[in-house]
Amino acid sequence: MSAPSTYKRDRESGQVTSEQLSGSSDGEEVGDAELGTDEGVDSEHDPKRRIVEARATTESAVHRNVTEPRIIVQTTSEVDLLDDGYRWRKYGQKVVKGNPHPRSYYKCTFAGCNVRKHVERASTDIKAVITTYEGKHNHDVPAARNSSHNTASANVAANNSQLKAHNTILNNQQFLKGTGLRNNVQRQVAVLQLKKSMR
DNA sequence: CGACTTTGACCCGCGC
DNA sequence: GCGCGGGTCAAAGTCG
Repeated sequence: MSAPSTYKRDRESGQVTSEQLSGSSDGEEVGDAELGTDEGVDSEHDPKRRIVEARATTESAVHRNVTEPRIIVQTTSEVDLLDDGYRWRKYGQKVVKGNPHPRSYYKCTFAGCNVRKHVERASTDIKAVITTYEGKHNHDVPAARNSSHNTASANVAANNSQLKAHNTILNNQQFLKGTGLRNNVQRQVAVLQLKKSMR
C-alpha cells in the first residue's frame, strides 16, 4: 500500500512451465571427435574467434528430470559478444566474486527456443572469454541480420565455427574423462591447465 | 516503430 | 536463522 514496492512477481507462473525441452538431449552428435585435432592450426585462421577449449557437463545438469546439456566454450577474443550465428537477447549482468569482470546473461530470441548462455571473462586473462551454453537450439541458425546478401556464407561460417567448437568439446570431454575428474572446480582447473599446455 | 541493451531489485539456494 | 552470492525479471532507455 504505502510502500511503492509492488514487487509481486508472479514467478510461479514462470516456473511451473516445465517446458518440453527436446527429449533427445544429445541426439545430434554428428561431429567426429577425431576431427578436433586441428586446434593450433586452424585457430590461426581466425584470430578473433579462437576456441581454446570446451567441455560438456551433463551429469551436473540433471537436477529434476530434464538433462540440460551444458557446454562451456572458452575462446580468446577482445569482444564479449561472439557471433555464433544465433540471435541472443541480453537479460542480465552480474559481477561475480573472484572476478572483476561482470558476467552477462543471454537468451536465444527464437520463439520456443529456451537456450541460455552466460558470457564472462577470465579474471586472469582479459582476452579469455568463457561462454557457457545451456540447452539446445530446436531451430536452425537464423540468417544474419546485417548482411542479407551473404546469408548463405554466413550460415556456413556459423556452422563451421559451431562444428569446430563441437569437435573441441568432444575432444575435451574425452580428456576430462581420462583425468577422472568429477568435481566442477577440479574440472575448471583442469581446463585451465589444458589451456596452458596447449599454448 | 521494433528490437535490443541497461540497470536495479527480487528470489532462491547454500554455507556458516 | 542469517547473510552472501548467483541468477532472473522487468521497466526504462537507446539505437537503427
